[in-house]
Amino acid sequence: MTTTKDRILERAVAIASAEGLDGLSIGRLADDIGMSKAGVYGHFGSKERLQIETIDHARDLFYRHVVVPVETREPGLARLWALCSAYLSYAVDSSFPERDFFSTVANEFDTQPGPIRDAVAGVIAIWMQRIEDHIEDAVQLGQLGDCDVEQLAFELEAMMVAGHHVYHLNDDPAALDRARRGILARLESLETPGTPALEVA
Amino acid sequence: MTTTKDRILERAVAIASAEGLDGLSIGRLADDIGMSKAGVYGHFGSKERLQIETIDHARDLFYRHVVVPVETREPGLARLWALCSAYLSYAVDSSFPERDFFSTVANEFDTQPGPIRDAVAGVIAIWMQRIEDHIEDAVQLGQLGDCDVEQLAFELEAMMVAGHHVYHLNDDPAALDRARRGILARLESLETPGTPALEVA
DNA sequence: CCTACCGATCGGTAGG
DNA sequence: CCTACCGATCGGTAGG
Repeated sequence: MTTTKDRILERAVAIASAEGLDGLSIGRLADDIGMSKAGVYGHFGSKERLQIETIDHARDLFYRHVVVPVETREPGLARLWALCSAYLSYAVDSSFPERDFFSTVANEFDTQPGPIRDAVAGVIAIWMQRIEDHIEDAVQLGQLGDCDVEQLAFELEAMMVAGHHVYHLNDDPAALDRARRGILARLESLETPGTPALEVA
Repeated sequence: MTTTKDRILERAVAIASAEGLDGLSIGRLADDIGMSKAGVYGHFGSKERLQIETIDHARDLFYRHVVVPVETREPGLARLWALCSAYLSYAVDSSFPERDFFSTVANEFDTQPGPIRDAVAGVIAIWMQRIEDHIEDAVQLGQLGDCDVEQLAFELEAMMVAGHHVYHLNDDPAALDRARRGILARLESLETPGTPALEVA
């Protein structure tokens, strides 16, 4: 059952994905949904609560659309690569309303300390931890040679984020392929001989 | 001689670096400088012109503070590495008011097509071209093996941008070192045997 | 969940 | 370069 609050948060994620969490005004959100401002406001009690709950909702959608589907892949290198690749494909799939949410919001608030930045940083920290876990699995399974796990996770994330960013900035999907190639090359440089080749999906 | 307009643009760059070009309001800018709103407004004629001229001013400062000083280094690999390293050090040097400007503004407008995004994308395109030129110089000089120049430039830029971004998001300067190490490793993986080692400044 | 309102601020204009 | 203003919109509140 879809509650009114769910409907509000769905629109909130869509608006914030396009225009940022500051561009998300209560009045405009109310108009979009066909409610009064005070009606929307009452569900949250402050703009900041609306922003925090919008972040939580976007995180749930992100996990449902990107993180969870990849869990069907065998653990280790294949799953790590599938996750990176899924994240990049995600940027061009318009059926996911939150597809630009974290690219937009993480950058919007990275230089603005406060509860919003902390909430976004928390979501991304958990995402980075998952990438590190996948890397560690791959090392344990003998698919990747010994490596600095945090360093590798940083480099993979850098190419994922830059893929999305440059794709938007120049309206050029080639940026996503560059990111994919960069990630693949980096993983292959660490691959143990005999590991099955990664599929370029 | 410093004109009034220069003083306005200096403050505009500082404000936009911290809060984005949308957070840059004419009223607040006027207050900061001790002028009337209409006085500031008259220098530009529209908010959009103010934004565009602020971008141009930030670009001029960026070149003066990062790009030009590196030109004293010998061309090729050393200069390329010096440029990447200078860009990363720049993020923590508070004497440069524009140090966060392009990290902030490029991300703010990447999903918002229009003249502002185009202006920012133009500055970054020229920056990327310069990196590609340095890579080509290094190849010509026999310091780097044959490589896909655009791909390598993308990967270097990805780590530079992610270095700034993660540094801000987590208040953690280690991100800048990660970026530096990632870039250095990538360059060394392509280095021709016999090329003098790069200094980790 | 609504109407009706508050003070503050926005970009922009008139007139000097 | 100023004062004084415009209509629109902001987050938030009162009262129902």
